[in-house]
Amino acid sequence: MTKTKYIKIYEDLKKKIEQNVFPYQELLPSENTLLKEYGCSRNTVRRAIAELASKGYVQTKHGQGVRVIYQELKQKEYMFGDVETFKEFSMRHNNKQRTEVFRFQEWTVDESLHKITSFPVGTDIYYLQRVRYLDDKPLIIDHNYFRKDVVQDLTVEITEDSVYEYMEKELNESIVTTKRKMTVEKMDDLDERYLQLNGYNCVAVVTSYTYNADGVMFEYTQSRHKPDYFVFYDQAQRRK
Amino acid sequence: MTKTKYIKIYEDLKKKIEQNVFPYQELLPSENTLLKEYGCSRNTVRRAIAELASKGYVQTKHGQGVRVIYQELKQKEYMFGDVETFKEFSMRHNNKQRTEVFRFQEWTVDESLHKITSFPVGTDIYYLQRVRYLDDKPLIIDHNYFRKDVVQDLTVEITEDSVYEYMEKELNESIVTTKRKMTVEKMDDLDERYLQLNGYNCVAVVTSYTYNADGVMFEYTQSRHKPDYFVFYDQAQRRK
DNA sequence: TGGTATTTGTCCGTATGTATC
DNA sequence: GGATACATACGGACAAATACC
Repeated sequence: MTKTKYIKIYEDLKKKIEQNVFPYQELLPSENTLLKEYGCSRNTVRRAIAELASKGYVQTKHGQGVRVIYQELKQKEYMFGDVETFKEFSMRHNNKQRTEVFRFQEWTVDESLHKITSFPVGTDIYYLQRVRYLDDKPLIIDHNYFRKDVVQDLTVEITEDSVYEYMEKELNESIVTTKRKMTVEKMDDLDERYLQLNGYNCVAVVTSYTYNADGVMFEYTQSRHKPDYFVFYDQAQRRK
Repeated sequence: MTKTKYIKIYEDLKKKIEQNVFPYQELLPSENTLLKEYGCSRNTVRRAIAELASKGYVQTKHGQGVRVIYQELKQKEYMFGDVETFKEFSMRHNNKQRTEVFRFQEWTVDESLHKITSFPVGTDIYYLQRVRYLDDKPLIIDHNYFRKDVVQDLTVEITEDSVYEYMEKELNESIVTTKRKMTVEKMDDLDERYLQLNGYNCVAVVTSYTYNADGVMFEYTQSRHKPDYFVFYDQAQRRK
């Protein structure tokens, strides 16, 4: 479990940017300087820098240098950006977290369910409805659909804790890629009953399709967020 | 303006995946096979594959291969993912597009405006309010703040067309990085008046901070979207 | 079960091109 | 024009995970 060189360099540079060793809008030391400092090849430095750029920390300019564009955010709380479990998220922020499972069923995918989840017709699945509380506030209603052949022997106890943790630690399954879609929908009865919507008549909906290491889509989930606590961050480069 | 080798390979593989030459859940030919086919080095093939992976087309697995996880989406319309102008977006989808500018002002940033935009106090800016129509439906209300020293000599005519096009073609300025934040907010008077909200009492809000090639943040924008037409796509890898 | 081949991951060094200063 | 800096591309070496026999 030793970290790779370019990840260590990436993390070191990231830390120095966050600590203002390399201030906002200044240039980083040149690649040639850095490779001497870190005692590595040019490629390795460049990989670290590419990682920083993809996360919105720096911006490179041909012939000029690498400019820091990181600015401290005022509001880092409730940031759902990475592929991260609800449990990991709440622990990272020292929040108290609780999950209430109020539906746990086993289904077989039919034509209409196939249209929604894109699981093949005939697939055996678990269907869950869960409410996620952060510091005793109900924030999210999850509608989870898991393939039974991948996420085996699920129990209510597991789903009250963390399904991903169970998959990774017990089943030795790995979660790799998630494709997400964000939309806004009118609230339904469940949203109204469980989330405290304070006057909002809609919710933020994150629909996700998740793949394991074998390329099997094992999860379809619709997460319905309390709108006044939902934030999603993103960072993009303009293609030329 | 010749394309680089790895981009050409990326686009070729992408096309073949979309056309089912390499079907869903199958493995791509190995890197060694591909580098012979394309007559290039291993690094170049790997860069193309990394590009595909970052866009959610494939997923690599150590020792096994590169698996296709691309699936045709049902609904590609109204997909706001890349850094793209409203004009580019509508042209790419053959939609009729129109922008109505109903406020055009020149301001100097004070303390309270600094808190919102994070422009330095004293910066001279343009402030615009615009409604964006797609096929005669009002979809978005934009509140744009542009630095006057970067986006020079803005006119109403330009803002009715495309500010980015003006910057790139006339000012020879380049747009590079955008940091975005998505939230849901209660509608305000403008939203209610201009967007047809059909019963929704809130809008999807995209707040963006945009940088030019010199690393100067020249734009702060709040785009307030009609909720039933708003979709945002995203793709993420779980970090180990 | 075990050994070998295959495949991807990391890292290095070098050469050349191109944009900026 | 020359120096500096990033961008692309090549080729090679070794490690690690997987597949196969």
